[in-house]
Amino acid sequence: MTPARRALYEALQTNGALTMKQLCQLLPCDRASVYRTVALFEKLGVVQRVYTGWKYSVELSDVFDHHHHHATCLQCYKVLVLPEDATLEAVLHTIASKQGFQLESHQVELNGVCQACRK
Amino acid sequence: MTPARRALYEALQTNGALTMKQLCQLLPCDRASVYRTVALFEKLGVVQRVYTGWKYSVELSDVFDHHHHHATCLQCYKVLVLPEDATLEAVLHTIASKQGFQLESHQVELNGVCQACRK
DNA sequence: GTGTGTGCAAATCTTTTGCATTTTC
DNA sequence: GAAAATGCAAAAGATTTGCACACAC
Repeated sequence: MTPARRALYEALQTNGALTMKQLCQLLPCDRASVYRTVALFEKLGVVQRVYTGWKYSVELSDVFDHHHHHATCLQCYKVLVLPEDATLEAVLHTIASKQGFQLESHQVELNGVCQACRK
Repeated sequence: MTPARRALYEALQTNGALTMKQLCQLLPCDRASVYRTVALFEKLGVVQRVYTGWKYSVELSDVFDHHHHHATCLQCYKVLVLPEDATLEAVLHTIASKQGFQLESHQVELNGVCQACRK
């Protein structure tokens, strides 16, 4: 554990999902270190990439944060965090096992219009 | 409709999801045209980006192909195409409407070990 | 001829790497 | 002090843009 890694972890804990650009701006360390640390954390299962809309972001993985999914508003581009849903998880497992696929992880991204923008 | 656009469409129809790199290699036209055509097609809703595993690929959207999801094997990196599942679609709509979110589209990506690699 | 599409080259942005220096244990 | 981490600068990739030329109507 080094200061740069702690800073990355805390930035994600505070802000949720962040893009590489945001991370590089937020953190006091070099771009290269950000990339290296994210790669390390990803290998260790501390963080994961999520693809909300266009580009990807990095966020803490389920071990360090609650398992969840995202809903991106196509009008205001806000990202809504969805609570875990047991039914959804069950359905995904059923779908996977029908194909003989052993499910390890999954990502679900919704796109649409949020409550505020619908008015 | 121009030859370059038709070529992109046909390449996707034949091969399913392809990365930008693959597209640039497969198609007889310039990188720039590939990017421009993909951008255009995406705006028109002809193609969509999907994030199988690591980087993104481009594939025909649901209007031009059947709606489906992917399961990526973490061992052999093969991508399995999953058939549409009415239960899953229903659950996603339920989750969205609970948040007052009007669902337009969604992506589901599964990761795990395929049948062949499990043996 | 006018408007649009394309290739080519250059510019920009993103990500990775090598190396000298600093930090951690 | 040895191993690992960092900053910096350079390299490698990916994506975008400007411009002149070709093509369709």
